[in-house]
Amino acid sequence: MEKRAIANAWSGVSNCENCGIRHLALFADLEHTDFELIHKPIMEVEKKAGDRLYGEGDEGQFLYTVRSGVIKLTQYLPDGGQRIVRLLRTGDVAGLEVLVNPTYEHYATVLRDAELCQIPRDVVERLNRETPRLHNQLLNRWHTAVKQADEWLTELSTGSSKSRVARLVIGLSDKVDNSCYLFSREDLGAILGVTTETTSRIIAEFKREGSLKDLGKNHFLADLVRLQNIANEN
Amino acid sequence: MEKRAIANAWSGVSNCENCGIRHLALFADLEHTDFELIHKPIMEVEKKAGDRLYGEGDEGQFLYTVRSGVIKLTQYLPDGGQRIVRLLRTGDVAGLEVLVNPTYEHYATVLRDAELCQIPRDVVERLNRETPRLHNQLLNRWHTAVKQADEWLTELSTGSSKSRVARLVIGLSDKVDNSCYLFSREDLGAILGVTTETTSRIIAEFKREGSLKDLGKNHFLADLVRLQNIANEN
DNA sequence: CGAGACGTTGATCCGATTCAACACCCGTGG
DNA sequence: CCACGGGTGTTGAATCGGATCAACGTCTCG
Repeated sequence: MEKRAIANAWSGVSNCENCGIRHLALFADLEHTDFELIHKPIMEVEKKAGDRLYGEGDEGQFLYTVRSGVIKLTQYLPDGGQRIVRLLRTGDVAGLEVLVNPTYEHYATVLRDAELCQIPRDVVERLNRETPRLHNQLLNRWHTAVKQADEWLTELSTGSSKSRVARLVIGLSDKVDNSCYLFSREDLGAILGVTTETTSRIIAEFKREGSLKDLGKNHFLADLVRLQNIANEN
Repeated sequence: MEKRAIANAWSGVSNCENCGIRHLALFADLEHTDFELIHKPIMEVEKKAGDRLYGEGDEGQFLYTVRSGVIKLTQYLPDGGQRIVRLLRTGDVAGLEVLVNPTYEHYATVLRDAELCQIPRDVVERLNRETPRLHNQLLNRWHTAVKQADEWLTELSTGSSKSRVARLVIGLSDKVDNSCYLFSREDLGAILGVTTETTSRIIAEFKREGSLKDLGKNHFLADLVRLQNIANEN
């Protein structure tokens, strides 16, 4: 057993049953016997910021659960503009659509260095067919995706740029220590549907008026009360 | 049998197994024995434009499949503004979230006179537990919801108002006869995140330049080629 | 017929885009 | 070691598009 675990670690093959974040993961509810249905390797992969997981239209061989880091899902417009439609963080799943369709529906790009579990589609399909304990998790994942999409529409695509930036900063803030790692102005703009200049101006303004305090390298201390006021007005 | 069907028709209780739109509906894949698991009545209900199905936060007792008509799902913002986040049409399901959460997450309002099947949550939960044939349909529904949400973000919330209105009109057009029933300018605005005046101006402009031809009562003939050009620019 | 809802249009104002310039950081190579 | 160049963030000035406020036309229904 010990040997096998070590061998797996070396080869990058995961031991899902003992996964450290299993309570957050797709396989949270599986029982011992369910894991015996997995007959293809689940790989742990590490990706650097800027790496691409897959592109829109690619054949969907894998689902990815995010162990750490941040992934952005992007779609392109006829005129070439791009829009980030969702962010995935610890516990989220990228590529759920391959259980329904043969191809991916977004570009998935690493936004902050990430560790992922790469799960062959077959494995999820088989588990989904043979054990009911995966279903609820799948429904949950879809639900959170829809919920995030709806929130982005109402909170990040409605109102003035200023309040939208404020809402985004609040959403990216750690509510315990009020700190906040932002992304590049370009990515923030692609989330909000505004230009990078506008984003830059607003964040610079937040810094000047003290709503954000620079902690270095896109790391800020956020005055959530003040930001909430800005988020609500206009 | 015949008698029972008639009795059901009178009482509004549905006979799902023989439903005319079953191929589109949630129960499309169910088999004869599955239907015996249904021990609570599924009601057919008719609603008029303006009627409300449920509100955000209401306890979710029912799911609704749309047989005909159009339902809008709305969310409200802190500042009181509202945004329509999705439209449901024949075959779509309202209230899926009650399989995951106790309460509804939107206001569901009838936009065009609708016929609906009102399905008790228990029924869907039980079927979902006891027959695998409902799972795929449920995953499919979630998938279409996410897909529509993503499209709204990229197509209806990005770019100039003019191209967004054009994209919306195209999306609402019947591709067979190029005709198109629009909603009130206010609702169109709430879909696009612009004011009713802007919407009105743009549609009036489309009429003047011939991209839309009035067929009476918010019914138009759409020049899809011209509209597609407008949708792509800017 | 009159009231109210809805659509249209005009004039003005404000906010976001655009285009441009510049500051800054960091890694590379002379 | 510093000079250089590219990427990123910031800022300014001019422009444009959509919001706003207000008025009016049209339709429907009581």
